[in-house]
Amino acid sequence: MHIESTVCEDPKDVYSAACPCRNMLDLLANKWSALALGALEEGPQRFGALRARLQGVSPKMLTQTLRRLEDHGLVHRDVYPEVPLRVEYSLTPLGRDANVPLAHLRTWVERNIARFPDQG
Amino acid sequence: MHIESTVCEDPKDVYSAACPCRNMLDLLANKWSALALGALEEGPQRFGALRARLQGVSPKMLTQTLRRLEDHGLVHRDVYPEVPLRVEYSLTPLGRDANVPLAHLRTWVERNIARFPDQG
DNA sequence: CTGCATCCGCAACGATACTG
DNA sequence: CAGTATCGTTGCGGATGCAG
Repeated sequence: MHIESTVCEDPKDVYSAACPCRNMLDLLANKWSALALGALEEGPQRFGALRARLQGVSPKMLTQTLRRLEDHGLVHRDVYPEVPLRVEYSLTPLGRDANVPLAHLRTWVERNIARFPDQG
Repeated sequence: MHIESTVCEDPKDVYSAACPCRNMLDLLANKWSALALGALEEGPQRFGALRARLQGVSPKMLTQTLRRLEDHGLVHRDVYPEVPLRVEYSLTPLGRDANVPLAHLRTWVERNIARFPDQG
């Protein structure tokens, strides 16, 4: 159900389907975005480095994720027309800020993994 | 790529494809899970109430999300064999804890929505 | 009436091969 | 090296139907 056209009454309620917040939550609250932003927290990285860090990601999904983050102002993309070609991704100030709650989530998972019934 | 069979070397690295943490991150870091857990933070809720709160969710996705959360010990499901039937969902202690970082994420989005280039 | 299982069309995902 | 093209598969999302 896409109600993008409808205007959001309260622009600060993620539970509203029409609220822009919903799109932003969707952007941040997914596996590859959360991991990509986390990886970039350690400094600017090249495409290949990110691909190695986010084990199991396909080039297509990585490109798609990075482009989406770039379009929304969370990630900056620098192209160096060298040989071989070099492309570096880095966090924008907004991306750095968004990383704070995401880092909480990542570390919470790592620290509480043992509490889940289907994991030792 | 499903490398579930492979054993995870470091059981605390979300960046490892084979790490259980990856599955947990995937479970929590998605739109409907984040919203459902947030809604349940306000107290036990019935299926219909949750459906009304998570605007735009289909009954199927809501069921699927709640079941998945229940299977992983984040949500508790109580069935009252009344007429009409009543089913109440509530958070487990683990679910309440998981909600902390998710709440950070939700509130961060609501508070920083104006900073995104494609939103006011 | 509430909750949920089934079926199906379609979009998103994922792996591989290939191009600038 | 950094992606794009292509294709098979998976999963979402809506409609329908059924049980309690």
